[in-house]
Order: sequence, then structure tokens, then C-alpha cells
Amino acid sequence: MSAATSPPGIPPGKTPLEVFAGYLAAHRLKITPQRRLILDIFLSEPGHVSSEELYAKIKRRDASIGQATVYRTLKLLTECGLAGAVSFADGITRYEPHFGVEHHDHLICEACGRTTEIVDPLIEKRQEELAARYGFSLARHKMDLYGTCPDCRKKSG
Amino acid sequence: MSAATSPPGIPPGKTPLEVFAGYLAAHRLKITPQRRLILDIFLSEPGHVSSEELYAKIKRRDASIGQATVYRTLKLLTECGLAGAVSFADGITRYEPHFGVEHHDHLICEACGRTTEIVDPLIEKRQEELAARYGFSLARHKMDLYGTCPDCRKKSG
DNA sequence: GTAGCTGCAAACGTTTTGCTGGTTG
DNA sequence: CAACCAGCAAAACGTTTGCAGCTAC
Repeated sequence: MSAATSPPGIPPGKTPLEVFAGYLAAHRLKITPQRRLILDIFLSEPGHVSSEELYAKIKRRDASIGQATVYRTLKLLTECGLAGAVSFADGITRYEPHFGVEHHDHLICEACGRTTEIVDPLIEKRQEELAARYGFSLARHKMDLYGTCPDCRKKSG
Repeated sequence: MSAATSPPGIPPGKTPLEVFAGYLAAHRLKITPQRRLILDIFLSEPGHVSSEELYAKIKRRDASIGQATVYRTLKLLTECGLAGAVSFADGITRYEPHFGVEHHDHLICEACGRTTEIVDPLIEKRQEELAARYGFSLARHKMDLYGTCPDCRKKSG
């Protein structure tokens, strides 16, 4: 596997900026203040953000930035493996940092909408086995569990 | 839990039409030829369909039907548990039948895009346990495994 | 200096909505 | 016959793209 363009898997011992810069250089693209700022703010987000949410946060630091730049940069971040796109079937694409942040799955309350991040080693391991059984090499996965959280169960009986 | 409006879980021993009719009656909505036809064709689909794909198929049987009706009916079918919305982060919402069709997860090849439907009882069981540990009652879940299928692995080394 | 970037605004494709006449219960 | 529905077309939504001037390399 040649290192330059492979999306999944973050190179070890590199800062996010180095990863991004490396990707940009490899594709003859440029590092700009806007791209740095977007990377910076994106990585400081705890969970998943939509492009619009991120745009709002970024605008507070640089009011002159445009929506399109945020969209374009998020796409770049996804391509270089620093971001991952998740969608919860509500028509909005959300992104989550794939750097420093451990992989996690989601436990989503259908009543109040709150999401909890979860990981279960046993499931992770089993997924690998399952993919292998079909001859797949597993790059990544997404698992969302939908239900009702304890609080909402109390409220609605 | 009162039966009328609960989305998840298909009542046993009922036909899809009965489920749908029951839901409509409970909400004082009406059964129409269009809704019947959409349900019928939707359930005859093997995998996931987008609203537009379904619309195209439906139009072949009733050219006078409108897109909006398909959208509206798919939403109803989702509400009454007969359909489930899935989205693969490409901006298009797809629906899959939740009746007769066993629940399944997806194994998706990132190279050629083909999806294989999979189920692993061990994972299903573990998901329940995991949700329970957080006090959640689990209604449903979505698990997508992304990787490279055997064929594409051969082709690209 | 040149290739690539930005911000703006217009375009795009999917989904939703307002309306009027028609249909269901 | 009252409430709800269908089809149509227009609107709304998130996202992408074309362009003209500006910036990184």
C-alpha cells in the first residue's frame, strides 16, 4: 500500500497538521490560513459537527470566511483521513475527527436525540472476523444503536 | 408501551397491509389506491431503494402518480415500522423493507460499491447487552462494515 | 509567475410544502 | 359531508460549482 493517498488509517507519530500538509503537498495543493483554521477548529470539536455548525463556529474567529471553503476543506480532510463522514438518515452529513480521537460507535436516543459514544472490543473483534469470513479486508465501520435512554424511558412510562 | 404509535418492532401474525391499515386507522388517516400500490411495490424490492428509484418503478404501473406522494408514503411506512431509512453518506436517503425481510447489516466494498447483506447473531446479542449496560432499551440498529471485497483486492494488488 | 485558492452568488439535486379539486370513511 | 388525500408546481434545504480577483509556492 503506497502511503500518499490512502484514506483510512492515520500515520503514527505525526501531528494532524503534518498529515494535512503532507496530503496537500502530495497533491500539489496549498496550505492556506483558512485551511489551517478549519482544521484547527474542526479537531477541537468533541463529537460530530455538520458543515453548517462548523461554519458558524469558524465565522466567529474569521468573519470573512465563506461556506464553500468549509465544505471544500471538510472534503479534503475526509480524503486525507483526518475526518470521517457520518450520516444519521436526517439528510445532513456530519463529520467527526479521526485523529487523536479514538474510534467509537453511537448509542442514540430516539426520543431526545442525545448520542452517547461507545466502544465494545468484543464487537470490534467480531466485525473483523465477520469481514474476513467474506474475504473482505475491513477498513472501517459504522455502528449506530437506536433506542430510548433511561431519562426518556422514565418520562414516557 | 402503547401499541399505536411505536415505530420499532413488527407485530407478529399480521400482513404488511394490515400493519399499514392499522397504523393509518389509528391516526385517522386513509387507505388510498396510491398508498396500497406504493406499499406493494416497495415490499417487492429486494434491497434498498431511493425515493426516486421507487418512483420510477411505480410510475410504470400508474403513470399519473406524483413524486410527492411517494415521499409522503415512504415517510408513513417508516413511521409505522414497515420501512427503515438508511443513508450511506452520499446525500440520498434510501429505504429498505422491514417486513418479511430479515434484519441485516451491510458489508460494503469501497472500491466497487457492491454491498453484501450480513447478520451475526453474536454481534446482535452483544448490542443488546451493550445498550442495556447504559440503561437504554434498544429499538434497532445499523451496522455498516466498509472494506475491500475479494475481487477488488485481487485487481488492485 | 503560475497554479491554486478564496468568497460570492448562482446552480444543483433531493425533499418538503401550499394549493385546488377529488376521494375515503 | 367532513376530513383527508392526490397531483402539480413552487419553495426550501444542504451542497456544489463558475467566476474574478488574490495568495502561496
